[in-house]
Amino acid sequence: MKNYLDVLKTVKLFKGIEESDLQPLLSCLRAKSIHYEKGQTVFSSGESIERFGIVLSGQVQVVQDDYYGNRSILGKVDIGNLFGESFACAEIKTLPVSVITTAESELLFIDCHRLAVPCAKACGFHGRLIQNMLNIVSMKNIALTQKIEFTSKRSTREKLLAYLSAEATRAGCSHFCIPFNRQELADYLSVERSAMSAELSKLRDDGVLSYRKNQFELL
Amino acid sequence: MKNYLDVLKTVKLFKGIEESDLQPLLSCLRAKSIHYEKGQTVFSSGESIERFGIVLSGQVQVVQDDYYGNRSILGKVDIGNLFGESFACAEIKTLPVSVITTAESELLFIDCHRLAVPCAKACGFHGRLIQNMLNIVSMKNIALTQKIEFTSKRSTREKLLAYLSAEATRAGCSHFCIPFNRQELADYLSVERSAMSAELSKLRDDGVLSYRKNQFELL
DNA sequence: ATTAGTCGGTTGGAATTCCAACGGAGGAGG
DNA sequence: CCTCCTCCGTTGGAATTCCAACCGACTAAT
Repeated sequence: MKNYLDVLKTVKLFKGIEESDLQPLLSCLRAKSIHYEKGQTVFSSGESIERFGIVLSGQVQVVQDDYYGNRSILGKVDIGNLFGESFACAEIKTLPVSVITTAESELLFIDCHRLAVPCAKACGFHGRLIQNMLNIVSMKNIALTQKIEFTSKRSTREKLLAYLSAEATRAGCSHFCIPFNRQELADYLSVERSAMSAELSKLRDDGVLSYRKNQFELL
Repeated sequence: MKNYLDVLKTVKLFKGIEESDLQPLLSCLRAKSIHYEKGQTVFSSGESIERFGIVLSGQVQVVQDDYYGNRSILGKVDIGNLFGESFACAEIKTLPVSVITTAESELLFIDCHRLAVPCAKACGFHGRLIQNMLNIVSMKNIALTQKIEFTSKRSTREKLLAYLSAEATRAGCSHFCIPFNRQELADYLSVERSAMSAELSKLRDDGVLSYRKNQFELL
């Protein structure tokens, strides 16, 4: 079996941990790697999970089935990324989503309690690990909150202005680039691409901003 | 100075910790309580924070000023609740929001690093504390994700169905109560109250659901 | 140079949502 | 019983958004 060291090095959860400490750490956590074929179910909605996963190879999808059985894809998780960590850490009794593999995959599972509770040997990396985990979940939290602030505005115009002014504030400058193309931005703000384009034009005509491609400037 | 034991008992961060252990725990964390008058600034946007707060008395508001200086209220934090924990745990360099008191308040501050890193004495509560914190942030995460799923639907009808079917799934029953009145539900889903009422009527006429007050049933 | 593909802006009519206003049901208090 | 008040459903016209389609600019490949 490959040990996937090259992948593990890029996992944010292990940031700041020496490469040589990774293997001892994983055994301290009793991490288990499991191989899946394409299309297998990793977590089933309804069950209770105590572990979260890390994608070492392949890809998984987080999906949700509504009351009528319609399945929608909530997100894809690529190599090096975590899945299920919120549900495991929140100690949810019934998982509201399922996780399935979209390709042959190698997945690493870690028990949340074992991560949160410092081990008896008080190994040095543990503190770092906890901090990393808090970091990851908190940053996701902030990103989600911000997205809600934008999308909860009434009109396309307001959504755009809320988003763009946040980007300007973050850049600390009235001139900045955004990490989306038009379609992606429209999806992110939950609006129509064409309507958004039209509104951008109007904002330009109104002298509120100027832009070219994904470079923007608030005036 | 009051010790606010009655408040501390209700704080989710301290869930599962014996009342008698609270004082030692707080000193282990080097928690500091500070008194504020009404209208004072607790955290200023732009600064970097390493501590989060707990409201022991009074109330604080989380506010955000956009690029043009318009201030909007993101939320109120009442007695027993945390504020700033996501920003502190995420080690954000520049705080995107400000926190101000809306009343004379007593606030307890805890250093995030001191919480995340097990103390040398390896005090027993520390593991519990970390788990509680992960729990709080993760649950917030799940709630935010779910809200986004609902509000990102195109139409009022779809938003309602997404929300209601999630509630039905959670209740494990087609018959359930919701924790909102109409105005609150409309705000939560980012739609117009009247338009939502109309859509509810239409859904009833279409035989999709039935309801009375905040009791619903999916058919 | 030609072709195909992607991306972004524009447009016009259909569909939806917003908004303000009204009215009825039900509860609280006198 | 009456009044006041809140909550919720309804309605109609104004405003906005959606949708499909089209066009031009640019890029990459042949």
